[in-house]
Amino acid sequence: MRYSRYLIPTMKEDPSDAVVSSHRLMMRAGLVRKESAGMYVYLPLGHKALRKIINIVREEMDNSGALEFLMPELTNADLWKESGRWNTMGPEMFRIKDRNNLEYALGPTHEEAFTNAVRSTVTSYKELPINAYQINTKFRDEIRPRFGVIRSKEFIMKDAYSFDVDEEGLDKSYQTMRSVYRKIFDRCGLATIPVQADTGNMGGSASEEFMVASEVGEETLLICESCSYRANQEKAVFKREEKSGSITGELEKVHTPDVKTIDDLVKHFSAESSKFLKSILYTADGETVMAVVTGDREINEIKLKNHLGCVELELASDDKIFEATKSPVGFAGPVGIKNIRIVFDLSVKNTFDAITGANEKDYHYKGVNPGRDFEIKEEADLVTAVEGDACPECGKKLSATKGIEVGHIFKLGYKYTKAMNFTFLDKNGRPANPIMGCYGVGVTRTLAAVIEQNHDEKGLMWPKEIAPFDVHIVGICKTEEDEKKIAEIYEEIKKAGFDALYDDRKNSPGIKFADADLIGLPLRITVGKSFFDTGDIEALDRKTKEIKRLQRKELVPYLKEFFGR
RNA sequence: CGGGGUGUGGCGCAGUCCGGUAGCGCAUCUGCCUUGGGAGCAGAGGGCCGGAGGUUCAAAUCCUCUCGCCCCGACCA
Repeated sequence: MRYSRYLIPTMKEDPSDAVVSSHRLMMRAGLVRKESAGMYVYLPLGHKALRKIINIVREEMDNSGALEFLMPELTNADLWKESGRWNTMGPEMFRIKDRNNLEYALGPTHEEAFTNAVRSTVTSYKELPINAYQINTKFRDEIRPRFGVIRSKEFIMKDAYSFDVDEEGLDKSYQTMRSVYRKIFDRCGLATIPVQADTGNMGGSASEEFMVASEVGEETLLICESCSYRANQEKAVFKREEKSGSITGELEKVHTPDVKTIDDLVKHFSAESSKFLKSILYTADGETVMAVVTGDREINEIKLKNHLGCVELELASDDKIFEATKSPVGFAGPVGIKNIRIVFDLSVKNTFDAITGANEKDYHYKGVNPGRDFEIKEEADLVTAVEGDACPECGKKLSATKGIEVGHIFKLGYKYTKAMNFTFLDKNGRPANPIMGCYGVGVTRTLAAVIEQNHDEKGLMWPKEIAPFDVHIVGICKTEEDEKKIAEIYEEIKKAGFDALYDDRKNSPGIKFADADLIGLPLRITVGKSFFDTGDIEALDRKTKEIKRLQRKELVPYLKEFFGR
């Protein structure tokens, strides 16, 4: 492709609204343009790179035996009502009505649609397993789109759904996808960290996310330095310290005016924060619930939500708190509370002589002991693991890293096939529900993550497999005649099967080099002064900055070697 | 949705406090010149200053309302 005939609107300066490197560089290198918040136009160069990623995903999926579908983006509300998610998906699902007032959702995910499609076509165990996928646009009304295409309202995702006859089959499908995902990200030139994850509102059991370590990542990962434990902070568990102690004091009510937060309490009682029991009231699907954790810990609302099995979980209003504890906010505690459900974190039972709210304005109890002063009827892991906690598997310290989630695989189980009554006839001629798995790759986000991981101060550094072009030819010459000679080399490279971007513009060399650095194709071929003097063509490896001087006949063999083709 | 910021040619910004003919750099177009790291000279085009209303002889500037966008927090590939 001749540069002069292509469209690459590079920018010399950073756009003012881009804060992360990938977003900045995608704008500057002319890959995308912002249309509006969370919506991006892919310009030819960006689209070409995106297509390469899509092709890799498609190839690997097809190789694994998965079947490609193309689903409607407008999904009928009835489908969502059937699974029960019309009410649970929440405001991030775009809902629209047609002229007849029929309701639809703009597909944010396609479990229902695929379950429906497969149920209407599969009737026998002989047709299973099936892994159905598509590469298509997803719509999500994000609370806050940001970081360019990393979090946008509209994005391209590869989503796959496996249907197996039994758990063993699902396990196989899941493991296959696991290795397919590794291959996909490998080929994209991305180093990913697989971590254990929460399943969110998709439902299901085992779940793994593929993370790209990055400063701008929105996820926090906890990684064990000595064993292989890696988990999303949402999900991470940790080994509890064995605490021993004994009950020394009697339960005593203490006057504590205006002492409400854990910080206040630490000062007031001059005791460590772990001595306190933090009691937080929530409204879970309308029911008031108290969660009790030690004062040194943060409640993990995802864990709490999963434990309670509720759909909506929010902090209880002041009214609800007063109703349950007969005191204003800040003085809640488990002692003497009978009317509501109380869930205790696993560490609570190991506290001795703790301090808690007395369910009375301006009063706390000290010398509170579980078992004696309140009963632990229900306990669960309710707190967020943090850096420095003990690994649940080997006991060594966990460290924290930020990451971008580019892929997510999980075992869904029977949630959708049961809710939507999808049955097949098994070997014995009996109806049974298939068991599902679900596997997503954020395709557009992968592009951003690749850039996040492969750039320098001058611009992009494309991994070979997904670079929009293989080589960038910079031609520098004065006469028409010389231009023809450069064009010959361009033709030769094309004929040899390499996709070249030939900068034939009549600009100064400085501009061409700067644009070549910014666009960042893997190899830059300069044909200029040295070529006309001595026949030397210069090949620069964008990543290593290594320069090779080649005679014309050496050029194509070098390209073959460089690209391994 | 809460908190903070910002809207002025394609891009980056100044001008707003203190009202008085809309500016700078880059980019674009024409001509000359130049060609190994964002050249030079001469000329040209392009903006109802986010929108609506108000105050005023006069509004980018002051007032009211509104919309967009960005950042920090609660959702997710």
